[in-house]
Amino acid sequence: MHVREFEVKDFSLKHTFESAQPITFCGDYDERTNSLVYTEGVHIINVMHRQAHARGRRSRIAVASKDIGYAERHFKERFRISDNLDKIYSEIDTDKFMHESIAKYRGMRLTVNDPWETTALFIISQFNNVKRIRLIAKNIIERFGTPIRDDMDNVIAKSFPTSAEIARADRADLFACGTGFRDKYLKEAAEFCTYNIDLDSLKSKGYPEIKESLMEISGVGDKVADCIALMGYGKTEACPIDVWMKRILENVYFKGRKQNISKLHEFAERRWGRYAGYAQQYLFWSGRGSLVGRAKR
DNA sequence: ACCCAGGCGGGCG
DNA sequence: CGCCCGCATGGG
Repeated sequence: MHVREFEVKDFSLKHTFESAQPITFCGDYDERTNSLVYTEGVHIINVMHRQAHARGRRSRIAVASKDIGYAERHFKERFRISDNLDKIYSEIDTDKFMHESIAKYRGMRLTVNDPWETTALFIISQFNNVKRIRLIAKNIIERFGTPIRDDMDNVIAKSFPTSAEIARADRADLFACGTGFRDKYLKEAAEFCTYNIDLDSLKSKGYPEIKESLMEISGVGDKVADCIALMGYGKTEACPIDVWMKRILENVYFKGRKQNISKLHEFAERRWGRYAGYAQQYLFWSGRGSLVGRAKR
């Protein structure tokens, strides 16, 4: 196990982990020590965030892993550390509600996750809640995940199963993980992603083409495709509109009047452009907690 | 008990 | 096309 430390600017591990992204469903975060453990293929990556003095925008990250070079590289990519949040904030800070959302969750970043893992998780997310998505994800990792072994050949962790591993699974066993009626979607999506489409090859394509291809997958519609484009492929112009975003946009920008989804997509694109996905993440997470929601969680 | 959750596919008009 | 409905399950 090797450790490496480096400085980051405008980053909050806590807000990023908690904001219902794939890392939220598969990683393990300890609020007391402000640290995170997650797996990536055969790698186990430990992250500790040492918060700087109050209001300091610079802070330190310590990453620990067996392959420390990979871990540092991967951490910076997954948490979009090279994004200049000052610049992004200045482009999306168009109104009071957004301004307050940014102030509340400053340092929250989008994440870039494995495309298949993102696809599977957001198929599971439909008509579901964050807590249960996490429970189901953990069950699937435990039951079908790829074992990670130490030098003594002991299994010390498991990473999210590949599409081939899910494609081989019995639907009944997927159902037993708590997927409910989504078992069929997950199984069909796994088969499609193993035999009929190469998710990794889409990385070189643009947002519209990626979204169109993703929507060929069973269980992937408009909203889930945008989530995958945003959090699986890093297309920050993608703006997923779920029940919360719909309510928030209608309440904050349309005086509570109902709007259809395509209208809301147009609105977000016109207003926030290439960073509509970032705008969405701040509105979703702050609005969910305050505006409409009755402070659940 | 009742309502809702990071929606989607299928069927109908 | 657009709209409406059912859907597993568990927590508030």
